[in-house]
This record gives sequence, C-alpha cells and structure tokens, in this order.
Amino acid sequence: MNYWLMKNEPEDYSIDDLAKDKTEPWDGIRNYQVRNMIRDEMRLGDNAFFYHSNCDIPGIYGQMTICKEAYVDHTAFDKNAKYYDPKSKKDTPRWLMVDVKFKKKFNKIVSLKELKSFKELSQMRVVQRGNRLSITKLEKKEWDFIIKLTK
DNA sequence: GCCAACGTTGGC
DNA sequence: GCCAACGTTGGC
Repeated sequence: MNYWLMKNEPEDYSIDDLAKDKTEPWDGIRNYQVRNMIRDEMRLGDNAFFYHSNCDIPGIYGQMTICKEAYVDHTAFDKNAKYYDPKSKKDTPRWLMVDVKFKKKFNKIVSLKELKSFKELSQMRVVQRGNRLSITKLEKKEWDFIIKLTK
C-alpha cells in the first residue's frame, strides 16, 4: 500500500467535481518522473490526497484511491486537448494515466501553510522549495499525521 | 554532451 | 501579475 499526494488546479478539476463523478481518469501528466512513478509504483487500492494548487488556499482538500493502474493517456493524441503532445504516437505512446475514485472531501482542509508548520511533515516534497512534481509519494506516518489534522 | 533560451509551475 | 525554480529543447 502506497500513499500519494496529487495536485490539480481546482479551476481545471476539483474535489467537488470528483465527488460528483465518483471516478475520473487523471490525465495530462507530461513529466517523465511522474510518469515513471505512476507506471512503476502506483498500484490498485493505493491512497491519495487531492491537493488544490494555484488557488486562494492551496492545500489538501480530500481523499481518494487508485482504482485503475497506469494505462495509455489517449488525450496526448488529441490535437484539441489541452495537453496534446505530437511526439506521443499511437504505436509508441509516451504518456500514461491512472483512474482515481472519490473517497471523501475533508470538512477541515489542510492548507499548505499548515503543512509547512509541522516539523513532522518537513520531508514532504510538496512543502519544499521549487518542487514541481504534480504527484509525490508520502510516508505512511505523514499520511496518518495529516489525516489527524482533518479531524 | 554542454548549456543558453525558453516555457511552465505554482506560491505569493 | 510577478517571478523563482525547474524541466525541456535545440544549436553547436
């Protein structure tokens, strides 16, 4: 069992959208480090936090699980898609995605500011300067610590 | 294979 | 909207 933090801009797709849709393909990953992580390490049933970035209060807004392991991100083939990549060909696809399933929206969100205030969480990539990975891995103890903050 | 230029991310 | 940080591109 792995623990993840997955960022998205709420204007693009938010925890409320996921609450409505129940499951959703997490498409648009266009970073090799992140692609390799979801391909090699992300497994069915893993837990993930839904993090809102580029918004009024960046932070963790809810919880989800991985309900489909990595498969071809077909949006890379679509000229009209936001993350179209002409270099990803159908016979040699470059990008992958997973499906996520809604678990809960937190009554009490955990803001980035709050995450930064605990020394227990200082190793998390998301609180570190210059981190640009849209998906990062957490330790179980970090996961448990954050869950407590939502209560 | 180096590295400058450029594009993107994302907090503030 | 600014800008620091970082990844990618492409000329050489």
